This record gives sequence, C-alpha cells and structure tokens, in this order.
Amino acid sequence: MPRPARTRWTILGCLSIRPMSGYDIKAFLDRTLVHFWSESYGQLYPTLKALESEGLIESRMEPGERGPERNVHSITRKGRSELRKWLALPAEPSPPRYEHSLKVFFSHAAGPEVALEHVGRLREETLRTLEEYRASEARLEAMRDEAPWIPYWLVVLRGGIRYTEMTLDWCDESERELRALLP
Amino acid sequence: MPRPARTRWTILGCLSIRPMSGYDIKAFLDRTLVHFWSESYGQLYPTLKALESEGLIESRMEPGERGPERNVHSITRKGRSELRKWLALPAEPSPPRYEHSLKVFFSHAAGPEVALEHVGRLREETLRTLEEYRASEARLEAMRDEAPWIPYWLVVLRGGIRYTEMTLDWCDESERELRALLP
DNA sequence: GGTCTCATGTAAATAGTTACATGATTTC
DNA sequence: GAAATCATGTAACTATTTACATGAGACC
Repeated sequence: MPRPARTRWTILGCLSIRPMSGYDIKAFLDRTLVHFWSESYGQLYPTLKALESEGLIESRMEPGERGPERNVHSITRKGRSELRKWLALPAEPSPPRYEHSLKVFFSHAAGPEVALEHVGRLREETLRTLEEYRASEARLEAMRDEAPWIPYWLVVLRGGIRYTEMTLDWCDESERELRALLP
Repeated sequence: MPRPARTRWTILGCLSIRPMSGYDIKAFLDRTLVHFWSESYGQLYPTLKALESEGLIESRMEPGERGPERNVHSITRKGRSELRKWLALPAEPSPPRYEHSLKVFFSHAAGPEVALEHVGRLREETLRTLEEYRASEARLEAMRDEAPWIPYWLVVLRGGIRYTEMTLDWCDESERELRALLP
C-alpha cells in the first residue's frame, strides 16, 4: 500500500483559497507555509495535470499581467469535496528528519566543540525564523477579519512561534551542558 | 548535485558506539532515536554493503546467541574519520513535513470541528511521546557516567521533552482559539 | 545589453518506504 | 504446533529534489 501522495492535497488546499497558477502555488507555499510544508515544481506541475484529468481542478490559460501566459487553476466542486474528506482524516506521521539532533546525538565521536557549533548555528537560524514569524503574525493580526481562513493560519503560525522560542531556550540549556563537557 | 545520503552517516554513528548487525542498528534507531530519525531495512542493508566496499566498515558473520547467524559490522579507522568530517559540517535542512499543521492551516475548507479533532489527536499522541521521553530520561540519568556519549543523548532528549511540552501548551491555546470559531 | 522576476514544464536521479521471501530459535 | 522474536535481504514502487530548457517582459 503506497503512502498517501500529499502534493495533491496541498494544491487543493491552496486552490480552496483562490485560483492560482503553478507558479502562484509555489510562491504561496514559499511565502506562507515554508516552515511547515514545501513542494517543488517537479511535483507541482505533473500533479496539477493529474488533478485536472481527474476533474478535481479546472485549468485555463490567461494572459499574464507582466510576463508570459499563465495557466490558472480553480478547484471544482468535486475537488472541494475530496479536500474536505482528506482534511477529516487523521494526519499521517512523516518519518522524522531532524539532522541537527542526529548530529548532536552522535557528537561524542567528534567532541563537545562540534556539538556547540551545531547549537550555535541552530540558534542563528532560529532567530531569523522567529523574526519572520513575528512579522507574519503582525500582518495576519492586522487583517484577521478580512478573510475567514486567517484564524487558522494564525493558529499554525503561533505553533511556529512557540517552536522557535522553545528552541532558543533549548540552545541556552544545551550550551551550558555541552560547555561542561569541554576539556 | 544530489542531496547528501544520510543513511550512511546514521549507520556510521551507530557503529561508533559499538559493533552492530543491521538488525541491531534498526532496533537501536527504533528504540533510541525514533522521534528524531528513522531508517528502513530497505535503506539499511544496501547501504551497509556499500560502506563495506568503501572500507568504512568491516563485516563478519557470527553465530547468533538465540537465532540465526548475524552479520556484525564494525566501523574502521577510515569510517570514524569520515564520520567526524560529516559531524563537523553544518546540518542540512530537510523539507518540512508537518501534516498536522498543513491540515489545520487548510481547515477553513472543512470547519473548526475538524481542526479541533486534529488538535485533540495531536495532544494524545504527544502525551504518549512525553511519557516515553520521561522514561528514557530517567534511564539515561541513572547511567549518565557509564558511557561518555550519554550526555549528548540527554541533550537531544531534553529537546524532545521541551518540544512535547511546548506542543501540549499549543494544543491548549489552539483549542481555545478554535472553539471561538464554532458556530 | 544585462539582470531580475515571471512563468511552464521535463528528465534524471536519489531517497526512502513497503511488501515480500525466507528461515532459525525460543516460548507457550 | 502456533506465535513471537531474531535475522537478512530484495523488488517494486513512490515521493521528491535538482538541474535543465525555454522564453517573455520590466527595469537599469
């Protein structure tokens, strides 16, 4: 039994907001969901074709406002109903891939200095992410009543904020622990 | 340029602790690292062969204590040196796959009840994980001085504990937010 | 003329899971 | 004798990324 192909649901989710081209979907994902989910063009374009042939989306070419023609996709009634079915299903776990944790876990083979560098880099990355999150939060707060999906986005975003804050605390604690291992 | 194949480093990391069979490695990963990293037999066995042919590990058959023969692998000096090199490199980000977040994000298309169910399920899963973590923490604390790698494992484990505690707080907050959206 | 953004798509390769095949030993 | 655990491995498939090919329009 194959694992569920989640690109299709991601696309359907995006199109449930508004009609988009493949490029739009990619940009939307990269701007809004980048820390929770990502897709590449290599997945997006073939899946868009499949969804059209299944009647879950409708596509039509439109002249680009500035640039080439755009292939704009809209979700159909059938697509919306499939999306709702998928949303109601429990989330499937993805195999965990925390490379930072993996490296720290095995750092005895290299020494505490190496682990400390990983923690330091993670702190910097996390600080940058937190700034992005706070900016997004302010933006979404300001337009909270403009669209009915904003509250859901905020719920997810606040999970991200909690995650980054927790990570920074962990960095503090871990640096103390690891410095104690220094020769 | 292909993405780095991280199965090899995972194997080398495990063998830096002690010699293991493929079965041992899988069991070790599933018992100790399951929430941070995972590998399947389909990746493990072929990679073990590749590592042997590259001289990073050495393998020899041994009679099983209870059961069939075991193919036991040990890390070589060259393997240890390669592992150290990889450990010193910055961690590569993995594409994020938080399906819970994805579903909550798009839950406007299905309604707050659906989002609340996801949060509820996540809480239950997280509670179970937290129990496991606490048990592991107690076990590792008790044997802290028995092996020099335990402090590194504890650092990672405490990240997991913080993560689960943060998640439970998020579930509380999100349930309040989502209940306010109920009709 | 050069570079950036907009825009669509394909080909090749990798990474990874799942299911299957096989069989020994131990425990009930 | 059934079931669980120990143990190795392969085949088929899916998911996914990366790199490439292509080109229009805007801006400097």
